[in-house]
Amino acid sequence: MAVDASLSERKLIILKAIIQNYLETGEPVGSRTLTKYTDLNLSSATIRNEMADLEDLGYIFQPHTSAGRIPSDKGYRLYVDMLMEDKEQEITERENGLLEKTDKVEKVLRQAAKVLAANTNYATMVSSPVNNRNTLKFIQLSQVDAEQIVAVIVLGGNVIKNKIIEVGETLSNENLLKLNMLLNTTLNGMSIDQITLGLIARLKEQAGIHSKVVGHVLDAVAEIIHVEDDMEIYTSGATNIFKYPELSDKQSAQEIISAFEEKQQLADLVTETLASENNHGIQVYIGDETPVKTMRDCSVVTATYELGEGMKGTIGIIGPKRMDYEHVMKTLKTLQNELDAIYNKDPKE
Amino acid sequence: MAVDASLSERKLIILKAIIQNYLETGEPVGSRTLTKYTDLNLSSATIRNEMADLEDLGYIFQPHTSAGRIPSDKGYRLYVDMLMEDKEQEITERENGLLEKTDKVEKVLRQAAKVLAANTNYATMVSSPVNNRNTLKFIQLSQVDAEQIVAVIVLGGNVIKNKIIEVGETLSNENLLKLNMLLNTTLNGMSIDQITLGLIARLKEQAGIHSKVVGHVLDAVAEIIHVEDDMEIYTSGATNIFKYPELSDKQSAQEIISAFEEKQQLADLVTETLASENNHGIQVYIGDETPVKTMRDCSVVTATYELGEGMKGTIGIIGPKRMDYEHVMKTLKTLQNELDAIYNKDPKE
DNA sequence: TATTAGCACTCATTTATTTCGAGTGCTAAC
DNA sequence: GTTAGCACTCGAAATAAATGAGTGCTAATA
Repeated sequence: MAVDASLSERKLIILKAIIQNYLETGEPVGSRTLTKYTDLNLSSATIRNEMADLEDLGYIFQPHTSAGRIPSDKGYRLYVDMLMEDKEQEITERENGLLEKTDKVEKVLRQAAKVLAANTNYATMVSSPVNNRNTLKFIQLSQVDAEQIVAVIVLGGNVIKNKIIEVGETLSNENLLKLNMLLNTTLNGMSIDQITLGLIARLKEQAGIHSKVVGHVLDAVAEIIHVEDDMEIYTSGATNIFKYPELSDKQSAQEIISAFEEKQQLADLVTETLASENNHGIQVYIGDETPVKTMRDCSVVTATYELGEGMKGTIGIIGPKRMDYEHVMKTLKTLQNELDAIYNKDPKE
Repeated sequence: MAVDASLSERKLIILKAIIQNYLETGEPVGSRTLTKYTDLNLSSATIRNEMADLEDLGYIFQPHTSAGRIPSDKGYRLYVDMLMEDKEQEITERENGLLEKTDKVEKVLRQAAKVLAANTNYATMVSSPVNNRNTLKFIQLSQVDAEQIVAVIVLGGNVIKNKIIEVGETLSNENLLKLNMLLNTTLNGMSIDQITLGLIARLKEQAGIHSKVVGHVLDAVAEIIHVEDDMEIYTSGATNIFKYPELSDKQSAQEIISAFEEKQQLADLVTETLASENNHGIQVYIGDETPVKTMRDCSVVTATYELGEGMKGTIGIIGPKRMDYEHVMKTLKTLQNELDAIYNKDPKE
């Protein structure tokens, strides 16, 4: 992604100035403003010429004749990729240690979303880690009463799954014990995508289990392990979008907020993010680039965090295209590190 | 709550007409409209006189001079209490059987919220049942690895709680067994508000347990049992409020939707509802009557459902004051019955 | 006494008209 | 290559006028 050859040094400076100014004010920026805003001592007329060029190249455009210029998606892209300078530190002290360690992953994530929203003034989301090639740590069946068995499964990262299995008849204590033994000895430590239905079937055979009930229970267990629908998504600050006029007309607001309530779309976003990880785990989707159609008028910035044995989750913020990318990326990185750290991973970078 | 003596039969008819018309159109209704809308053959002038009286009595008011009349909160109240006629049936067939039984309570409730929203075009919420005087059905501690124990507790209604307890040292198998025995024999079948910290303390003594670790574990168990914060609230259709101009200016929309995202306020609402149950479990809060300040410009209608052994939850809808109370109450009743029925309770009424 | 026709008046809403100014593109001079 | 200067565009804001639904009151009517 080399910089367009037709972009002189000066054009870059001007483009950068336009974008920065626009990020600050939210108003189209005109040539006059730029003469003051930049160091290069040029008249507005000269700037105008340059701006005309930049417009031809597609980096900026006018919302209407006789208005100043606004960055296009392409302009933002260039900015994020090349022009933006990291503004280090500054928030770090305030932010470190905001998350308190607790065994309830859920709580930490909820809090993370909140912190993120409070720090950025955008809408945020945090997905619970998805047990991709997660390992099974412990499994146990217990008889609750005559007709119910509760299955408890602990995965790496201390994710706990459970389900009540209805059995027609009482399982003998002995059988239950055998089952538990069998399950733990064979499955323990395996990654859950190794535990296929086929494996279970073979297991049944090898163990010489013929009882219908037992078979049924085993099938149920296999099912529980694989149920993926427990990717939770925590959101916060969805209503922050009301702070940005370009997103807060009824139409847009409705759509975006719906997406935050239904969560399906956010889940898609997470999936996408996890699939195409790169760039230190930080991804920036500008406008049309986003995988979620509803957010065509927004920018979406996401990061991936890890907690324990290959479990990955996503944190992300959604805001107007003229968002403060530097601050957002910085904050995201900080939080990402904190999440990684809270469950003892090496911080990135 | 006897009807105001100064309200003649005719005034009631007119008031009812005003409200019904306003519910339909959302526009202030004038005297002219009413001459057509009602049976009584009166001129607009006469109606105007009556309207003036109704306004003096506080049942209606004008948003501004030279506009028609709008029902006041007091007006709505009278309407809901006395004027409204039940429009039976109609939706019932469509709605019955919308919920499919599954062991995941969570799924049913999520779905309930959705169904409700789809059927009413208002914002809806469903709270997970709160284990009030719920009983403990089963409890079990299992050693996950050297330093972790997982505690699983099944309550009546098959609510499962669990938590990982970190112990500094390994607990002997024997001890664990003893503990499980102890817990199950003593606590099983007890209602959870009987299980006080004091009880646990006495239990420790009686059992002659002196090990620090075991004590620690027991305390943790007591804590888990009592943690109440797992009242989940599922919402749907929050963005429906955009359909009602009187609620969809930025200010209001922002507030209401925030309440739906944060959920704390909804939780308060649930608590309140559960506390003051009456009226077949259906409650109508009009405007200022609502316990949640954010919804002063809305009406809130809630119902209580029961599922299993005294567990109660709340379903509710939030909409503009000019909501279709009849339809809403009917739908709520239907869903309430379905929820009751799905876990085998007798339908109300 | 209750009802009604009639009329003057009010006021939100809509539409049209004007003014204002930020910003542009272009040309000609430096 | 840069700049001063100027005519032009067009959104936004302000102002004005037109519309019309609805009212309250008074005087006539049944």
